[in-house]
Formats: sequence, C-alpha cells, structure tokens
Amino acid sequence: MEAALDVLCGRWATPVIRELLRGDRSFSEMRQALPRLPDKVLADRLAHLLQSGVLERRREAEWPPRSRYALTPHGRRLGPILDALRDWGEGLARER
Amino acid sequence: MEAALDVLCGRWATPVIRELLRGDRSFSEMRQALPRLPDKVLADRLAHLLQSGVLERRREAEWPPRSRYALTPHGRRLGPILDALRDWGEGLARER
DNA sequence: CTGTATCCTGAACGATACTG
DNA sequence: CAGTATCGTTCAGGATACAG
Repeated sequence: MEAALDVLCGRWATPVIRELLRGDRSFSEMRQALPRLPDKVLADRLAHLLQSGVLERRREAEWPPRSRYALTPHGRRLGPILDALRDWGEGLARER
Repeated sequence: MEAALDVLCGRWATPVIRELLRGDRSFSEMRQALPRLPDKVLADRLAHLLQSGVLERRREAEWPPRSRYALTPHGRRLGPILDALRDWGEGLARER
C-alpha cells in the first residue's frame, strides 16, 4: 500500500502515467503534452517513477540524444486502477 | 481523479479508512487502533474525510460525550479499490 | 472523552537560469 | 534534446500542551 501511494501521490504522477498509457514518449513530447509542468519537476517525477519500477528509459545512441520513456508491465497494470479511482472520484463529486 | 487523490494521499488516510471498513469507531477507539497517530493529526484527518464525504460523524447526547465515525456509502466503495492498490503495490515490491 | 491551540521542521513544488 | 543547478516558498505532518 505504501508503495502504491508513493507512486501515485506525487503532484504530477497520474498525468504523467496517463500520458504514457497512450504510448511511449520522449522528454520533449512529455513537455508538449503537459505544458504546465516545469522541466525540473518533470525530470524529478520521471526519475522517481523510474526508480519505483513503474517506467523505464531507453537512451538512443543518436545525435541529438533522445530518450524514450515507456511503462513497464507493472506500470501498465495501473490503467484499470486509475480508471477506478477516476470513476470513484467523479461519483463523489456528483453526490455533493 | 483529483478528488480521489485528495482523499487517499493524506499520510494516514488509508489506515483510518481501513479501520473504519471494519466497523464504526469512536475517537478513542481510533486512537487505540492507530497508536502512532497523534491526536491532532487524527482530528485533522477525520475532519478532512468528513468534509470530503467519505465518512460521517454521529455525536451522541450522553455523558461523557461520544462520537461515532462511520463510512458513508461512497466511503465503503473504496474497499475494493484499496485492495487493488495494496495488491498492485505488493506485486511491485516483489518484482524488485 | 473528544477534541483545539501553538509552534516547528522537512520536503515537495515551482521559477529561473544554465550545461553536455 | 535532455536534462541539472540553485534558490525560495508553502504547507502537511507532527510534538506538546491545553480546553470544553
């Protein structure tokens, strides 16, 4: 439980994960998808999720350098859980 | 989604909710169940969950005064979601 | 018994500038 | 392109004491 909350509770964690659920992304593609998210915070969040085993990075040996971020199998299993949380939250908001 | 994370991401939110999933509790019963949780933080957390519509308080007109905390129907619907989060987190921990 | 009143601290968040 | 360096602010979490 701690581990799960540690992954999900960062300010930008779920937007980042939801974006990657749609497919692999490079750093700048993430930037474009989440324009309000500052570089440093994006880097922090990616590093944290990398270390948590939710996603992985592939550095490509080209110029200019590129990285690709992708969810691990475990990360992908968050999809249905995030959906359930979204639905639950909407129900909560509707009821009040 | 915001609403759901706002409920779950407080430091002691899930222990409190899990305890109430087992049944109604008074303030001091919560204290006994979660001895490491300081009074003020418990009060803060209960107030926050009350305001979020996850649980409700019934003050009883006796002496000494008693309060009973219980999950709302919506709060109870968190049960399966918390289970899913726990399972996911355990899978994550096991894999590393 | 059920909480409030104070006060403190660490860490997350974010803005800005800079580098390999 | 893909980040790091630095710095300032804010605020939840927590310790302690007290009150209705």
